[in-house]
Order: sequence, then structure tokens, then C-alpha cells
Amino acid sequence: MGKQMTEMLKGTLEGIVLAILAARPAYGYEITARLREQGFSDIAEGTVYALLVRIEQRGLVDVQKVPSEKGPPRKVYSLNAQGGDYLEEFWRTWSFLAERIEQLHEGER
Amino acid sequence: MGKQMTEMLKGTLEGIVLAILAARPAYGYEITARLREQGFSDIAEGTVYALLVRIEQRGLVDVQKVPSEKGPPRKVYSLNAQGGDYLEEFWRTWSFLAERIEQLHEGER
DNA sequence: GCCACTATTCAGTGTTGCTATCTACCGGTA
DNA sequence: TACCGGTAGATAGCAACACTGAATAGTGGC
Repeated sequence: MGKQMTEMLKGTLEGIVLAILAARPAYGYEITARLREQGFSDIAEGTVYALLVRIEQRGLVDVQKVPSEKGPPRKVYSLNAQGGDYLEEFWRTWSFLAERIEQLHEGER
Repeated sequence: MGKQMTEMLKGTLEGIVLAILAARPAYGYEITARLREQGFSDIAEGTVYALLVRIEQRGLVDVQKVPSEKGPPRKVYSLNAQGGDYLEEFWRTWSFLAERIEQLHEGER
């Protein structure tokens, strides 16, 4: 992946994952796979797991262990109320930034 | 500034500054002031100067010392060809990311 | 002489994503 | 049995980046 993308994901990947969890609960391996499908071709698995640990420790998600038919048990994460608030804040921050950057982009042409 | 904004600026602030320089050459103090005007209320001065050093070392900008009427000499930065390429790459990366995040945002409602 | 404004620099810190590797469970195949 | 591929999660060490806080330096006005 490009270096620019790596840096840009800092601060946004967290919001992306929270937004995925807002749609419906999911587990790490599944989230990684979905990200890959959506074009984030090589987001490292380790990155996602580390992120999930962080947001769990901050109390933004609830966790439930669910046995899998194939492989070790899954840790299914679901967004809780606090996570919802945090995600809202994320959207506000994102909108602010995106607006200004788009302005710069248009001003350039 | 919010913590989310701090993290989100990683990787994007560089592009923002390059885009500002693409419009016209500028020096550090001026760039900081312009960012503040545009609502990035407290981007630290130190942050901007450090960023300028980085992009200079990477050869994305040309530098010219210009005496100031009030204060020490200014270091005026201007985007060069390599910086222009890098900025283009930034826009591609940004567009890709912004598109996907907007999709998530809409899917949520 | 002192202060405010302009202008730049730098050491130290915290957060983040990546690399690389390890553990573990299951089914199929040689 | 032994091995491999797919599923699932964890972790130590690293590099990049923005912030904090302070220092330095030049100019003009009181």
C-alpha cells in the first residue's frame, strides 16, 4: 500500500471500523475481509486486531465470544451507546476536514 | 483541538499544505495563519515548521530566503515539479478514501 | 530598556498503522 | 499418521506524524 494511504488511515481507520460495526456486529477476520473487498487491498490483519483491542479497552464496543464451525472461537464486536457517540463525533470531525480539503481541491483547478 | 482531529490530520495536513503552496508560494508563519483562518483553529506552529522541513528534505518544494520588514528573514516555499506529482498522488489517495468513507456514512442513515 | 509582534527551530511525548511472527482449531488428503 | 490450507486471534518492535513547550532572533514603538 502507498505510504500516503498508510498515513491517511491513521485516525480514519478507527472511524471506518466503527461505522462497519454500526451497520451490524462483526468479528475481526470478517472486518478485515470486508475492508479488502471494499478496495483497502492490503490492510494488515494485525492492524485490525490491534485496533479492536483499543476500542474495546476504551469501552466503545461490547464483545461476545461465539464458537465457529471452522477454526477458533470468534470475538464478535458490537457498537454500544458510547461507541455511537464517538462515531458521531467522528463524522463531525470528518465532515469538517473533508469540506476544507474539497475547497482546496476545487480552488486548485 | 480534539484528539480525533489530531489523528485525522496525520497524512492529510501534508497534502493541505502542499495544496496551499500549489496556489502560491508562502512561508511558514503565513501558512499557519491561513490555516487558522480556515478554521483549523489550533494547529501548532511547531507542527507546520516540522512539516515544512520534511517536505523540503524530500525535495517537494524549493526554498528562498526573503528579508522581512518586521522580523527575521522568511523562508518562502514553493511547490516544484516533484511536489506537483506528489500532490496529484495525494488527491488520488484522498479521493479513494473519501469515496469509501462517504459510502459508509450514507449507508448508515 | 522593555514589550509585542513576527518568524523559525528543536527535544521529548503519545498515538497510530505496518511488519513479522506465533498460537490455535478444523477438514481434507496423501 | 502427517501435513497443509483456510479460519481466527494475539503481540513485540518499528517508523511516521502531530502536539507540547520552550528557546532563539529580528524589528519597531512606548
